[in-house]
Amino acid sequence: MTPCAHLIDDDDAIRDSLAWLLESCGVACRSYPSAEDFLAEWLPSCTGCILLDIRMGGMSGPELFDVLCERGCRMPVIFLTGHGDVPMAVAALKKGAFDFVEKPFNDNELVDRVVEALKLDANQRLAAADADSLSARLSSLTTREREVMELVLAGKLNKLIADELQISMRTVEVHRANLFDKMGVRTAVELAQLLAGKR
Amino acid sequence: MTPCAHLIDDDDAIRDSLAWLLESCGVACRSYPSAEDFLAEWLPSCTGCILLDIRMGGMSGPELFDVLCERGCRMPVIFLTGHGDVPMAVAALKKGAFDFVEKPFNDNELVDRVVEALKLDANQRLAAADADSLSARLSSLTTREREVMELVLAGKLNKLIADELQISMRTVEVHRANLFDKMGVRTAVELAQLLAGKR
DNA sequence: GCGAAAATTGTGGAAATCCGCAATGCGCCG
DNA sequence: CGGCGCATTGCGGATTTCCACAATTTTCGC
Repeated sequence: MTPCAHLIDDDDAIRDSLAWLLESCGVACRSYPSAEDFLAEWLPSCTGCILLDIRMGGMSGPELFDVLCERGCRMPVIFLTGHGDVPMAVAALKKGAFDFVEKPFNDNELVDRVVEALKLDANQRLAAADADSLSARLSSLTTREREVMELVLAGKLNKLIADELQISMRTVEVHRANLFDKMGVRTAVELAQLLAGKR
Repeated sequence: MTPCAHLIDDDDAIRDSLAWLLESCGVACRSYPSAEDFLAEWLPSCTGCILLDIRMGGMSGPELFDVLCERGCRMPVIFLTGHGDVPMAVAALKKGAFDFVEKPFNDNELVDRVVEALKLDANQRLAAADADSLSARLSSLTTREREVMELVLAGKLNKLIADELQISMRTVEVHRANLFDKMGVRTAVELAQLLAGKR
């Protein structure tokens, strides 16, 4: 799944002209004649953005959007519609849609939005990768190591930690060193920054 | 300026009925017949949320919204409109409007949204107060103290910091202690967490 | 039951931190 | 000029951290 715009619309002509427009601007595309077709191919690892028609035979655009959100799809979604109304647009945007565009649209503006969406997706993926590696490191920690980490992050001295966990200071030192190692960090300050906001 | 809903609409009847509805639900209100009237009274310290009509004589709702954004107003804005179109709604929400509701609206839903907006505003104010006190403490720091702080946050040992700043270790220790004191923290870890994300 | 991983503890020394006490030099403001 | 805030430094001791070397106990799955 290389990064590309996923075009979902039951009107062949629109899909084709949209694909032509985007590809002429250097944006790779994949077309799907229905929401179901897209869902069948979709994987969490899919990259890019989605251009989604509102009204389609079978599952509607908003319905597909809801399903994708539930399944953890983080691709930016640009709704395209010829018959959208205000409540629909408001609902879509509040649920996190990237944009909501009425047909007929301005070609240049749409291409710009698609490019922005692709950029956003790329950034989100980088952030997600970081988050994944972080939680991977976190889950490699032992229960004890995690407990020690909590207290370290609370700014407590090893002596106090030993006291609270009812273990010797030496043990705390060992756990501390091990968890620093696993988390890829050299000081408590780095650890605090690594987990800033998280946890 | 006690927390309240600020109603801005050039239609007296709508303002009055809206005020009646909200106050009957325990939400204090203030009414303004025009954007200009509101602007004349507005202060950055204003609390609450804004119910803003789109089409008004003089400055329009979106125009007022833009001005308020520029001036740093953080009150949630709920747009109310009888003649809104999709692009207008999309633009408003993308600029950060809290909601965009078409007239006629459902009374209960609107009240709910207003209550949510007021809650959001209260939370934002708490966060802003924290941020203010933080930046106040930060600006009470000496140049040297700030420099030392940066290096402490970089996880460096006093010895290294002394080296980089070309001063003695003892001096670093003094600055470190002073800045911890000013920032109201007891350990480097607490400092790192306090500034998590910031700076 | 056996073996690996995890948890635990000790000893001891080098290095770093934390702090009170004391003092000097500099620049600015009234 | 005198006081004040800031930066600077030294000394010395109590406390803590960091680690290498070494070892015992617990836990848990096959």
